[in-house]
Amino acid sequence: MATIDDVAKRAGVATSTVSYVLSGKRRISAATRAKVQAAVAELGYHPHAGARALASARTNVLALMVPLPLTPGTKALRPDIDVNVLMQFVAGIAPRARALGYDVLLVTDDDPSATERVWAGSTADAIIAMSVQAEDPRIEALSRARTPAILIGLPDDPHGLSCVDFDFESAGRLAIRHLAAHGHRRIAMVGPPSVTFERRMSFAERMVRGLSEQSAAAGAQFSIAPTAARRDAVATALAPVLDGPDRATALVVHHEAALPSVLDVLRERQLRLPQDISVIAVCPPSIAEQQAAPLSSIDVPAQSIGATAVEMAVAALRGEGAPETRLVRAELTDRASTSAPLA
Amino acid sequence: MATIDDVAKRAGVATSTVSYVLSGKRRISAATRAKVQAAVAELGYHPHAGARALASARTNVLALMVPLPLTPGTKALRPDIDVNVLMQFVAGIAPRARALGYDVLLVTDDDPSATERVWAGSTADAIIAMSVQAEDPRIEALSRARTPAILIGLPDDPHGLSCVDFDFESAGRLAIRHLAAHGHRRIAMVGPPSVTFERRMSFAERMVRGLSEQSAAAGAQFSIAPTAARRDAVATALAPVLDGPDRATALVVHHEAALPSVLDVLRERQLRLPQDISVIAVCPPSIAEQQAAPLSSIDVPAQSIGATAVEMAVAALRGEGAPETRLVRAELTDRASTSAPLA
DNA sequence: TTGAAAGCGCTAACAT
DNA sequence: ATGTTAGCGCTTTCAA
Repeated sequence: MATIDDVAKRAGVATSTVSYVLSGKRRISAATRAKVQAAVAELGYHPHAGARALASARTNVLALMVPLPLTPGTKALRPDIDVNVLMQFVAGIAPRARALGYDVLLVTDDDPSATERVWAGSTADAIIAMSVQAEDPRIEALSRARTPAILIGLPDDPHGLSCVDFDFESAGRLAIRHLAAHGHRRIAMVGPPSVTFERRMSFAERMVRGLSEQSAAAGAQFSIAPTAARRDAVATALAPVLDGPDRATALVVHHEAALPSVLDVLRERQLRLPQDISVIAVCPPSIAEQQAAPLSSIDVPAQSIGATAVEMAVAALRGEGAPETRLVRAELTDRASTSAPLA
Repeated sequence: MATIDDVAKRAGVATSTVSYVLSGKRRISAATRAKVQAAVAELGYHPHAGARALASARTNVLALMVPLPLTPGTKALRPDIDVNVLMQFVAGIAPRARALGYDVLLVTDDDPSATERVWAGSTADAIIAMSVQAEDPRIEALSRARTPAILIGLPDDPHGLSCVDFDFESAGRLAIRHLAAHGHRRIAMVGPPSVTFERRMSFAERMVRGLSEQSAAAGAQFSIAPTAARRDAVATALAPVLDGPDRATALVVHHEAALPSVLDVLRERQLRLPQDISVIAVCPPSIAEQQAAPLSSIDVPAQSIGATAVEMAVAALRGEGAPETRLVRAELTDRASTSAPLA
């Protein structure tokens, strides 16, 4: 492989000149720059990432800590994690990182020590952590890091770290306000399985808080149906909510993987949307679009949140901006799966 | 940060001794090893990844090239790519890589030049490319690379590179054999949208080949219904297949994102599974399990294929094994969504 | 506007 | 069984 010295020799300039042409950190005459660029092109030169990292103390890598739902060969199962949703964030993160000159390192160890491995080994310039829990053991480790860290999620105590996330609490309030305005007084959330709450996943808690507080304010009865995604589990979880005279007249579904099953169960029960029951989905737009019926939804702009996380990380690396928490406000798109209740 | 020299000083040994203790490339007495390990622990030492890469010419990083379906700010839309399926592979790749001592670099540029950036810059030791097309511009670039490359998929010409994938062709044959044995003579595939075929995605072509050749052999009539995942698109695509006296009596669905819509359309048409119509899904098991109905399926073992890709990459790095193509044989799990046709 | 040279932290000969 | 040391390829002072 060609080295920077090869380029320098070929262009007839000093090594440092090549470096400066490449980094733009020095004014270089047009003539010299042209010679260097020609040599670079002719040799197909690409700087050695490791050498650059060693000399400059910068890797141009962003570490992305993403727990996976099932990690083969490990005891750590995380059925509380939805890959499909995670990927929506990644789809926002990776391209933005690239655009800003960073590569993305995927770290799937669900383990505070992985954090240390990454920053202490100068493996990445900054860390973005996903699937944050209200009390997340990784946060303390990240707050120690020499490296900026951004959390996607909102823990009880961010330990001074920056956070970005969707404002699930306001989303919950918004959903209830919308339904209450239509006259609904018995509302249920179809939510992730109880393990998600046991893990104290940040998004789930905030959603419930928004829903229940606003329900109280609106004088509406509110209940939660946590469930796995499988069709039979959903049917079972929905039974208490949909049976009896006090059955819910509206559902807020905050469980993207369960959406197909929910719609199927409703259909089987001959409940038409929105005449017989109102439904609001809370999920990334691309997931809402894949459903069997058009759904009124509160879009979780996962991609743009991911991109924002990258921007915050890069800003921190530039020494710009203090630690902050950014919550993206919720908006509701009415797609006719909500209306006034029958009774 | 502590350096290897700090550790050496603290342990009272030479720098190289520390290096050898860490790498295990030399016999070290138990006493010395203990001293070094103590010093490492006390200082919280982690080797500098860049320095190590520079000195050893190895990064311990695997690059994963994954085109994303929509890359914000780019013209390159790839609606032919299903993130959910991609992630199943990643879920197999990342943990296996970690177990073998590698980190995973996510490269989402859908661009042959990204390939060069990665290997020419000594950014990764090996490259795994996903979403391979029959004629993929990345392959030629990869075959030039100084770095081993593994393709997940099977192009027309692998240019000497190793490939791993599910044997979609045998999956197609298996599906038809199963259905034909039940007496079906009119079978349709519900497949990815036509853009997927225009892209000549490797998996789609092989699937169709298996299905159509075996249909011919079995004397069955075979048709293809390519469709987007959205409910209305699926309904439209299924119409010609399900209407009329010559309608298909069995469907092979090879389009994971469309599965919910397909099941919904069938239900709306009052077609019961399996009495009125047989259905076989071809998808990763975790996706089959999320559907509204239990489906007979041919499981695409995406995770294990991902893990295999990693193992092949690492083997290549060790100089073991020649380039090869590994196709994982298909098996069918009968979950009672198939039976004999009515007529 | 450009050059020369001293490291960055590690590995792997080459010694002993 | 351990120590010494010359690079690996780059960035960045310090000089000119």
